[in-house]
Amino acid sequence: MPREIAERHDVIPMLGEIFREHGFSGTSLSEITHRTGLGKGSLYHFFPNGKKEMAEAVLDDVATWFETNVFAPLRKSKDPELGIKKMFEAVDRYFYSGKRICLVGAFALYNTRDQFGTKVNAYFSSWTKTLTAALKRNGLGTREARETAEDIVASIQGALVLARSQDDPMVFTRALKRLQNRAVVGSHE
Amino acid sequence: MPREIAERHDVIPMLGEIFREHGFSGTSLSEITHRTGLGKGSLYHFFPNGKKEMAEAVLDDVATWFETNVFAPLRKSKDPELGIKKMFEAVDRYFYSGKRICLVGAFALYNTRDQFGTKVNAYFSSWTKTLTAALKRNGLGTREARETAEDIVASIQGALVLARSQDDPMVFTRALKRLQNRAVVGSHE
DNA sequence: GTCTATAGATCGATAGAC
DNA sequence: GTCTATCGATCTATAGAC
Repeated sequence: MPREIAERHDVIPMLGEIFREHGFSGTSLSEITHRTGLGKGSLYHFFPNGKKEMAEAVLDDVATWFETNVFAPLRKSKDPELGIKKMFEAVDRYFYSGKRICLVGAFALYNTRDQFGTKVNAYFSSWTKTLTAALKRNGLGTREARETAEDIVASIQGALVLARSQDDPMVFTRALKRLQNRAVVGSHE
Repeated sequence: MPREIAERHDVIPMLGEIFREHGFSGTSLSEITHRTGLGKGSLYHFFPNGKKEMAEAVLDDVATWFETNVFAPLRKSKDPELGIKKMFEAVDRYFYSGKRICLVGAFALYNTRDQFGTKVNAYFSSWTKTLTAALKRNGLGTREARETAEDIVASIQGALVLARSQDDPMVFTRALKRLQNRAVVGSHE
């Protein structure tokens, strides 16, 4: 039966939000202890390698979420168009309709790309590859499917940046709608 | 006549590269002293408010570059299509064909958005507004011009993220070419 | 203007009691 | 498992000689 006290697993989402706010090097252990309510002793008990291991746990958690809610529907939906629709719905949900940034995308910039290179690379290559396959099953040619997938994944990232720069989540919502139209219309050419 | 010793103005580009590598909070003064060869005394002489003033100087420098090399051609070219072409050339040059990140975009994420909010917002709103105007002069309707401009600016940011996540600058180059085609083709509809 | 020396705070991480 | 106390390193910023 689940215990009341926090387990390692329960802390990870909160760690994710903290890293999203301050970045990796901008996040201090004191901030983490304050926000989680856990002392350093507990934190180092859960994550013996400290801050780096906490960030890796968050990235793994993100990867699992996308595998379940984004990649699996793209792969398993019999109608590829339905899979793509589910992808856009999951993306909109995950990024709180533009109010939440993509931690993996943010980690791709700066130094953090090198510190977490494998996980950062895997996240984006899984996404583009899975989406490419879905677009091909929906009738697009190899090259067009690959290009469209790259466009969509990149545009989602860029829309998050732009929305946050303007402090206007609607920028993201609008972009997502246009991308979805393009993905579906493109498949009917 | 120009002096041999570094002036404030000469340090700024190097500061920009350091911030691009480590981010704002990840950049330490000791890294700056090593890379610039200047002691803390000199640095605080040029930038009395320390690291924050250095970052602001870099953002102002970026704004000036884009005003001259991106926004002015978009505004002043008699043929709007030529202005757009010049924009894409300048963007490709500025981001070293995908090997350099956008510091303003990176600052839009995390906390730094709030610390440098005005400059971050101004950079992107200038860009989208100027590009929107050029697209309208090229025959697009108000709404379509605005949406296309937003798409292009966001996609450039996203392509930089994606390219870096894959450690493959060609992702950026390909995206830029597709965007340019879209911008020009779109104007002939 | 440029340097060294150093203040004072905070960093990540560890030790050890309970 | 969770806490407090604390280590040594590093941080930003300042002071003051030259």
